[in-house]
Amino acid sequence: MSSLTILNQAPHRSAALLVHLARHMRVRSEAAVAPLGLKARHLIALTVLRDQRGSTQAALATTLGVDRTNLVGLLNELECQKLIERRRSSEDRRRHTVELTDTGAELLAKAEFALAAAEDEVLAALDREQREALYGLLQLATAETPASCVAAEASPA
Amino acid sequence: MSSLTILNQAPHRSAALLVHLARHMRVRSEAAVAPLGLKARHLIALTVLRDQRGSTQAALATTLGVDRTNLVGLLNELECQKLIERRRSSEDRRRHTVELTDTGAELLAKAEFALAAAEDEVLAALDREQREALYGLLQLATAETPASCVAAEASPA
DNA sequence: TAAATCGTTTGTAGTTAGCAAACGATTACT
DNA sequence: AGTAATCGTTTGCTAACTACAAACGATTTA
Repeated sequence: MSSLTILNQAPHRSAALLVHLARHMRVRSEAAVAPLGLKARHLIALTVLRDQRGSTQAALATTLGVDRTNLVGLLNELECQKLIERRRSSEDRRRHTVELTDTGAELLAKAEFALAAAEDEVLAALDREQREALYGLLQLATAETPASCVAAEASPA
Repeated sequence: MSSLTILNQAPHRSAALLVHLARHMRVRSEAAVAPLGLKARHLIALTVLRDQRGSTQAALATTLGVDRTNLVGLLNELECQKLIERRRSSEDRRRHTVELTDTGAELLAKAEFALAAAEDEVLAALDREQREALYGLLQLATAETPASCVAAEASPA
């Protein structure tokens, strides 16, 4: 255990690289999906909703990391385009359950096809295998809070 | 080759996940490095500069994806803290060559240690190997434009 | 009945970033 | 030589995003 010398070596930290790369990706992505009437946050919300169907708005807010008051507007925009549906929860009628509609799923698929150019540009240095590996890691990392956990958080025993 | 059916399957697109994860990372990171007087953009700039020593400001601007007029203020803030140095290029005295100072390198190292908590939180679902793999992929992807290329872009033959 | 929760509305404030125009210094073109 | 272009810089404007707080009706819980 080199308890002292290890302090002189900088660890491998992904934070800056991740944010840096994501910035480029966000710019390119927004240009790619703009014709579909979507911005990055819509894309993220739809993507999260595809994995976490039936989340409550409070749960969605914590997952997305946005204020619940700001989430309202975001969901309104998506609901106007029939991409999502709000239903009252049968268990607790105060809550809204958010569901991805078929149109929403279709548009999300379209959007993902449209992202090809953006990803080719930003991930140019990665080959197909590496991109798949990156996708897997991202999928894993972002799935750290599955729907059940978030729902459990929102409604603690 | 299922040329038709493939159109019905959404490809694996990392864009949304990447931006989503980076959003969380940015929030946690800023909280972590705030005591050092740094924000995410400073962190990114310093990180890029560590790899691309001696870039001109124009090259840095394109690498960072920010306007050159806005880069001036960012570099001013870093220079005030003696983290970087601007020198006139000997080849073209219009240009400023940006260098990471020793203090800058030290502070960057400190900052990266401070990011431990942030990464532990955001990348909780990844083990050590996976985090290292992610770091490698990010390093590879962000290095798509090495200093020479950027410099070449800035001063085409 | 009283208190707490969920989604919602409204308003405020701060940060961020892009963009355009102009300038001095310097270099490149012809 | 003279003209045009480039680099960094300053200034000012603008739009977008987000956090945050306060309050409300509907509903659930104590």
